[in-house]
Amino acid sequence: MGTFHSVFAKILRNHSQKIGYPTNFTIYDSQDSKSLLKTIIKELNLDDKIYKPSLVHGRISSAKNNLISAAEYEANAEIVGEDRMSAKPRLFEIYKTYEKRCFMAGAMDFDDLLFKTNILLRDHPEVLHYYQHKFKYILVDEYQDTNYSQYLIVKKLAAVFTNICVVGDDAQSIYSFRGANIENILNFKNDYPDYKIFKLEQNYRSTQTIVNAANSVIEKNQDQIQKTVWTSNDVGQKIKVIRTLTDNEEGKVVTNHIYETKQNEQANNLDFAILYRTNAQSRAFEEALRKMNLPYKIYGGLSFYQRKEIKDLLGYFRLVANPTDEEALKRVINYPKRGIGDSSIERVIIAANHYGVSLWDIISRPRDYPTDIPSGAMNKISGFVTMIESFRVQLNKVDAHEMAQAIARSSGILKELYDDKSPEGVSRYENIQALLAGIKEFTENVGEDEIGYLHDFLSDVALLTDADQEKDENKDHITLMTIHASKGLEFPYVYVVGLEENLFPSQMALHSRPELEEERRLFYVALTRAEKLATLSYATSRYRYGNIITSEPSRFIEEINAEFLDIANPSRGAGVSMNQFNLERKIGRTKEPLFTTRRNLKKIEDSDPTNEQSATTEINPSDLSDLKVGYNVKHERFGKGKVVGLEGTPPIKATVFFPQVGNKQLLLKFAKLEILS
DNA sequence: CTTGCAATGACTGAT
DNA sequence: TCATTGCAAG
Repeated sequence: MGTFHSVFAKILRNHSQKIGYPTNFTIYDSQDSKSLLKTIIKELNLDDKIYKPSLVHGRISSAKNNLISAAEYEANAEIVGEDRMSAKPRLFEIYKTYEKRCFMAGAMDFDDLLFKTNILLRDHPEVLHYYQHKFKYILVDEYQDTNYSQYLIVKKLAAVFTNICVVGDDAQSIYSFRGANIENILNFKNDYPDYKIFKLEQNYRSTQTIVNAANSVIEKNQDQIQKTVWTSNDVGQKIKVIRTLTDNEEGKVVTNHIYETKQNEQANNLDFAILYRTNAQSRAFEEALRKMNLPYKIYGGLSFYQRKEIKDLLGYFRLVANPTDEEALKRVINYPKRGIGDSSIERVIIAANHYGVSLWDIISRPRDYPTDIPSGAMNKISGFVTMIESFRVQLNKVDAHEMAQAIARSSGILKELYDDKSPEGVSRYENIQALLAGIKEFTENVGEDEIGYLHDFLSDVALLTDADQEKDENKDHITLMTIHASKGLEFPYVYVVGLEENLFPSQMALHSRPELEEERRLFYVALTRAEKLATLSYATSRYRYGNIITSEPSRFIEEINAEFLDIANPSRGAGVSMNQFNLERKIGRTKEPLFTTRRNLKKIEDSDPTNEQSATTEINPSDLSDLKVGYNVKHERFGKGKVVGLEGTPPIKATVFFPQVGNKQLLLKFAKLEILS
């Protein structure tokens, strides 16, 4: 039992040589992947403003999730055409180089764990045969969140016995951004014609109010499989809606509300969850909870294993276990500082590319691979190599904890952090100690007469999350997490916070119906986490990038059938009779009818305090109001371009194609476009 | 090669 | 706001 990634990482380790990888292959996390892509983009002399590493990564990731190799990517006219249209014609080169470099480094990224599993099962029938008979029965949970790559693995493994059961709910599909494909549920019928379907329409978790409210929201989606979810539970309380002026106030009000509910209902902290759209929202709630002395735990966010100091030490571990690991080498070769700077590392990379070997080969065998690295730097480098090699001698002799301590000490990391007496430095030092303690525990927990080696510990540390290393599980705390992380969980009292346009739904999702519908499903997931009481909150202004921005309530609040809502409003009092279009008025937010404000595109930020009211209306009406699709325009930064799309009447936003940079969405209010013809 | 300061840009989401 | 990058000086 495990996630796809962890199960197949283990299987890949058993057979890695068959596909040309070392047993000790490294798993690159997203940070590693992006960092490598950044280096490659620089090497190819491409502009990382156009070839943004995260964008490139997303593109490669979705290719892999659809089992498109770099060679197939290059040969695929449609894909290459798309890249050319978006002014990124050399993406396939980046993909090819990236694939090669990962292979040279003995590293797989997250997507490779599935991609290479498919290759292993495709090219090695004996391996496939073995696992087909090892796993006679297969159960896949949250099937709506599987992607094509995962789908194919399951299909292959189940091909002999066809003992397969999948559980999924299309209304809870919230991972399409990582390639999840709802089609997999539909394909199931074709792949296994003898299938039996069991509809689970009774909800045993939530009150009638919550179930019906959630239904009233999800029915706004066009893409859905029709079903009637119902419950025989109590009607329960109405869903509370809280409005506050600022994000900090939101934290306080929600915390107070939790405090009171705890008193009134004799509830535990564990009965409460605060759910938000983005990790960055946790801060206001942390502060408020700490002031009220309410224990809480934040899941996700910068997890333990993603912190810099932890990644640094793990970088040493990785390098010792697998010296060809390029990202690990780059991370630690000059940390702590030992006088090996960027230019020296660059020379190493150039030499490695020139000889077609790993970075480690260059620095560990300078005689075989002469370089132009100055002798001073080379001396420092060989000192580093000697240190790593001395660790490697020990690798299979002593256990993980002994090894880890030796590395932490001799590398200088421990001293470096110990000397830093700032609060952050102290906390980093403690984190390192916590990691070492965790490794100690690991070595003590392997079976008798066995030794837990460092590479055993390392083998799937990249796949660990906070939830895995849960130690104080029995402690009574309030739970803070993103909605994504909350899927599958349940709490008596749930607070869904930050229900504001541009935040939830995210501004990234406003441009297309499928994306907006995924946000709506996310909201559906959030609501249905609640057993007894769901509370929604939003703030009319919040800090973003250090500026205060104004925000308006999320459309999702209105989409709940008004009979299920209890809108806390000091001025008007809660009313049942008002229909949902009156919500804005009920809340007392605006004098204007809803639909006209909705049509005005939201300003992304409005930092000019003198100008708050007029900002939405003062669209330069004179020259740009008659802008039409097809016009040639000029932008001060992007140069000449052609208008390919417009939104609003009069136009507020334009999509403009610039030959240099591709399509850009511009707010006319800011863009200062000049009409050429 | 490192350091310090100014400028810049990022906040979806997670294996 | 916070972390990273670019640039000039030491």
